[in-house]
Amino acid sequence: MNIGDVAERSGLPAKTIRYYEDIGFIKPRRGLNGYRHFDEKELHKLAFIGRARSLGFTIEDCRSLLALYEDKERASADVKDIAKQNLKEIDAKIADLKAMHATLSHLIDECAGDHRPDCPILKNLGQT
Amino acid sequence: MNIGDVAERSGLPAKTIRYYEDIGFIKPRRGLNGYRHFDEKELHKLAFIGRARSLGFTIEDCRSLLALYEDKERASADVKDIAKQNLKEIDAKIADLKAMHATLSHLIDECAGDHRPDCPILKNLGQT
DNA sequence: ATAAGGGTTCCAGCAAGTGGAAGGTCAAGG
DNA sequence: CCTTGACCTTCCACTTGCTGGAACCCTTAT
Repeated sequence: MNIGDVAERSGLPAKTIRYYEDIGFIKPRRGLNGYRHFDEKELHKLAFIGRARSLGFTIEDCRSLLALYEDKERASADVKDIAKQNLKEIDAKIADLKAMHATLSHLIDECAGDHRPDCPILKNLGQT
Repeated sequence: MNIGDVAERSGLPAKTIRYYEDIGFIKPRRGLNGYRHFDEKELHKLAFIGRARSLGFTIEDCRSLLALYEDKERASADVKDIAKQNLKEIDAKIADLKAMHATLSHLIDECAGDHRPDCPILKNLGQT
C-alpha cells in the first residue's frame, strides 16, 4: 500500500502518517522510487493510534499503549492506570469548561445585544 | 510599577506580560535603566485580558473585546456575538470531552486492572 | 509529449505561552 | 566601598500535534 491508501483506510491524513513515522511510530519500507510501502500490520498500528488519539490519549500515552499492546505478558493494570490518568485529565478539562460555560452563558443572558453600548460582559471583564 | 508588581496585582506571570507587550496589547514606558514602567491603566488592561482568557476567549477575541471596551460608542450586540461564538466553541469542546469520557470510563470499568494481560481497553483500540 | 494525480523532502507556522542562559540594576548589610 | 540577592533585561529554544506550502520526482493515461 502507498501512503494514500493507508490514509484512506486508517482515516488519518497522509501528513499525519508521515509525522508519525518521524516520531518513530512506524518504519515503513521504501520502494525503489522512494515511496513508502505499508503492510497490514502498520495500517493496524496507525488505526490503533488514531483511535487512542480520539479518546484523548497523548502521543506519549500512545507510545506506552502500543508497547503494552504488543507485549503479550503485560498486566492489564498498567493499561488501566494510563487510561485512568487520561480520564482524570478529561474530567479536569470538562470541569474547567463547565465553569467557563456557567459564567459566560450568564453574562450573555444579561447582555441586551443591541445597538446600545451598555454591556454586562465588558463590565464584568473590566471589574477591578 | 515594575513588571513584578503588575504580575502580582494582575495575577499574570511576568513572562506573559512581556509576551503581551510583544503582541501589541500594551506599550509600557521604559525607565532610564530599561525597566518597563506600568501605570494603573495598563494594569487594568492586563487584568481585563486575564479575565477574558480565563473565560476561554482567544488572544484575537481579547483584541476585539479590548477595542470594544475602549469604544464608548460600541453596540453591545458586537460584544455578545463574540461571546456567543466563544460559548459555542466551549460547548463543542465539552461535547467532545464528554464523548471521550463516556467511552473511556466504560472501558475502564470493563478492565480488571490486575496482573493478567487480558485487557478490554487494548482490545477496543486494536479493533479492526 | 504532456498533464493529472500520486509521491518525496524540508521549512515554517499555528496558540499561547514557558524555560533558561547571559547579563544589567538596585537596595541593604557589613 | 563592596558584595549579595532579588529584580530586571534580551534572546533563543521548546512545548503539542500536527498542517500548509514550495519545489521537486514518479506513474499512468491520453
